[in-house]
Amino acid sequence: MQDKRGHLIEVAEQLFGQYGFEGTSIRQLAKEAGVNIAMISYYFGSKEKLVQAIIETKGQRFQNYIRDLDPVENADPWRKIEKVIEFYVNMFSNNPHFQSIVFREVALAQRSEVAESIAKMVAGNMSAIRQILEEGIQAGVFRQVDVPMTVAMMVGTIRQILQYRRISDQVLTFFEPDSSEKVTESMIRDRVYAFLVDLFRQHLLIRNT
Amino acid sequence: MQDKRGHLIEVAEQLFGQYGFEGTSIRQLAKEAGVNIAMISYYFGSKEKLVQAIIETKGQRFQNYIRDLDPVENADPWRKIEKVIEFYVNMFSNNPHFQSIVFREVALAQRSEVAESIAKMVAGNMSAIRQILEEGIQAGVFRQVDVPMTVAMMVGTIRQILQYRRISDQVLTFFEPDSSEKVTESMIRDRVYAFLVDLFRQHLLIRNT
DNA sequence: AATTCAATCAAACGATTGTTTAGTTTTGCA
DNA sequence: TGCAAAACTAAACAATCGTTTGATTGAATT
Repeated sequence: MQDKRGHLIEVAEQLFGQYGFEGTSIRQLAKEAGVNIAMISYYFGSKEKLVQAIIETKGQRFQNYIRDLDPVENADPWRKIEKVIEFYVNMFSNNPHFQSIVFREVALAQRSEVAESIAKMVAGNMSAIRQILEEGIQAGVFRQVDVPMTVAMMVGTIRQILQYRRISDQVLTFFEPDSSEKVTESMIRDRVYAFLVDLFRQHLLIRNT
Repeated sequence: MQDKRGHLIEVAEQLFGQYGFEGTSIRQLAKEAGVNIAMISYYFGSKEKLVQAIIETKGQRFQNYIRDLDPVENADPWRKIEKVIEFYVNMFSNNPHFQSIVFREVALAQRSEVAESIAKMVAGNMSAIRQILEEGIQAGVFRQVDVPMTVAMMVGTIRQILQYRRISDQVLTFFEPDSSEKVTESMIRDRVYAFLVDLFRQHLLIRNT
């Protein structure tokens, strides 16, 4: 193994996401990653700074994406919104552990440096979406909606669906009460996307019929 | 102090909500509650069974409420929906610690008995809302929406707003970028309610203009 | 007054926590 | 080849973890 530090971040992301920060021990992590327990202190300084490293390393991936929508889909706010929804659905679906860590850290607000990194990351993405929305409003294509609430609605909906669907049969059958066939992740993903696009269309678009 | 068991549940709810299950020690809890550490095992058997007791004791409050909407606001689905939104906004706002515990337990899915209790509680409330929605659909007042997604959207939005607003200045200023005055809990509560009512109106109601 | 039983306590249980130490191995460069 | 720096290890560190023990208190019952 070459990149032991990177591998530790990878394994830690998975374990912290699955069992929580306090619920994961250094020894469990070291064993899972196949390294000596002293390596965590050696590479990161402390367990706390390891979370920090996860947030900062993995978080960068999501930082620049939304900004890149701007040149691609030029001057069509609605197309951009669709892309944003698609991006967030995929992001939450593909990085459940990372998302668990992020939102748990926000909720607990114990490790202040971590919370600071997250706040910066979130604020960046939020203001990008806000910009798209306000662009559409000023272009006369979108209604004058409550922008922060709209953003929170999108993220909150996706989180709620993807978090709950992993859980017990009772809630699972709630999603698919009649059909007995297995509900796959991609089915859920498509359904959330379709729902949100429909919701945003009615919430956002000015009807000119 | 008379009801030491009840008081322990009260304090444990606050601490588990604030610091998480693994992040709260028995000694910290005992100290905060002003009882001997042996009392937790004495009353509940174990730390794990204490969470179970919290969920079951506090959870009952929310079980029967929605069912009671039925006789009160008879035969007006939209009025019921407004009431449901109001109820959920208040519930999440007034019981942040309880909600933190519930959703963290769902996300971690470590303690299976706890998850089972929660699933039962959630399933009960969900099916009540589902019934209201389907009533409205069959009465021809509501559009034929994706019911589970709609419910998840409501809950997810409220959670997202109330959870994030407790956090750092950067996200707070996102909510109120221009005004410098303090954002109060009740302001947020009113704003989420107004947003959701507006959203549901467009999402749900069939326009007969 | 004697007995019973639940409530409460300080103290100790072994296990596990995150971190450090002191020593060894490996690596890359002169 | 020699040597310093980096990588890595087993072992120990003190602290804390959840739980149990055994003794003591208090109030109610016989």
